[in-house]
Amino acid sequence: MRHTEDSAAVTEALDLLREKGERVTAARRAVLHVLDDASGHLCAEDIATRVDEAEPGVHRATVYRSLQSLAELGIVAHTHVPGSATIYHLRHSPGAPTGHAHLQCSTCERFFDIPSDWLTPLGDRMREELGFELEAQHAALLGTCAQCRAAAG
Amino acid sequence: MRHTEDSAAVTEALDLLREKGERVTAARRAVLHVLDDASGHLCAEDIATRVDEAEPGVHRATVYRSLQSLAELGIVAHTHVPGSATIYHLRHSPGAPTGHAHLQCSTCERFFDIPSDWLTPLGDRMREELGFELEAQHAALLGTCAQCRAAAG
DNA sequence: TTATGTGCAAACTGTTTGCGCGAAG
DNA sequence: CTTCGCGCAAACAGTTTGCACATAA
Repeated sequence: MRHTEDSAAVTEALDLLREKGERVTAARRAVLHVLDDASGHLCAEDIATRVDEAEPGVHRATVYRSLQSLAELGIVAHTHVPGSATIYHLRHSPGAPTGHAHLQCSTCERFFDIPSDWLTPLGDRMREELGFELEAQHAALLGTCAQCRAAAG
Repeated sequence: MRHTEDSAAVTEALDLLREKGERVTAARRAVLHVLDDASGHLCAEDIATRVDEAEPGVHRATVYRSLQSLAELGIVAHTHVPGSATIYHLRHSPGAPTGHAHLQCSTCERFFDIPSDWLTPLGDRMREELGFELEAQHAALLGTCAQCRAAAG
C-alpha cells in the first residue's frame, strides 16, 4: 500500500466508508485519489488507467466495483453519457457547491457544466404536471457548442 | 418481398429515399413499417425482432445500418438512453407535431414524453450564455416517475 | 451492368459476474 | 477468524465492420 498523503476530501470519504462499515482498501483509496486530483470528469476506464499508475495491479473490474459502491454511498456521482462511457466525480467537490448538470457537444464530444438550478424551472414543471422528479445531474444533455457551431457555419 | 400496403408516412419516406438516390429495399421498407406501426419507442433489437416477423431473414446488422442511413436522411430520429439501447421513431410522425423530449424513470425504466418547448427557455439560456445549441430530443432525461415516487414513499 | 445494400461472422466498447484467494476488520 | 473485497477470466449487451455475394436501378 502506498502512503501518499490523503487530501481532506479523500480523508472525509474514507471516514464515511468506515462509518458505514465498509472496508478501506488500497483500490478504493486510489480511486478516490484519482477522482480528487481530476479536474474534469473521468470515465471508469480513465480512472482505471490512473489508478494503475499509482497502485499497480488494481484490476479494471475492481475499479468498476469500487465506483459502484462509492456511488451507492453517495461519495461519488455518476453521469450517463449518451453513446459513451459513464463519467464519475466526487460528490462534495470543493469547486462545485450547488451541483452541476452536464452538457456534451455531439460534435467535439467536450463537456460543459451548467449550474443545476438552470434546470429548476423545468424540474418544477415536470413535478407539477407529471409528478415526475427530475434528476438534472444524472444524464448529460446533448447539443452543439459555440466553437463547433462556428466551425460548421 | 412482401406486398403489404404502405401507409402514407412510409410511402413518403420511401419517396424521400428515391429522391436522395438511396435504394428502396425490403429491409428498409420493413424497418419503416415497424416504426410506423409502433406506438411507443423501440430500440434496434426490438425493431429487428419485428422486422424479422414481417420479413424473415433480415439480419440485425442490416437493421442497424438501415436505421443509421434513415437517421442521416432525417427520416427517423434517435434518442440516446442512458445505460441502455438507443430508441428510434419516425421523424414526422402524425401524432407529434412539435417534437418531443424523452423522460425515463430510473426505477421502472418507463418512458414519458414531454413537448420540446418545455425545454425552450433552458435552450435559450444556453445559447445566450454559452453559445451552446441544445438538442432537446437527442438525449433522454432521467428522474423518478409519480408511481415509483409513491411506491418509494 | 454496376454501385449499393445485405448476410454473416467477428470484432469492439463498456460493463457485469462467478469463482476461489487474500486481506481488512 | 470471518467476512468482504479483489484478481482473473469469462460473459454480457449494444453496436460496428470487413468481406463476398445479391440486387435495385
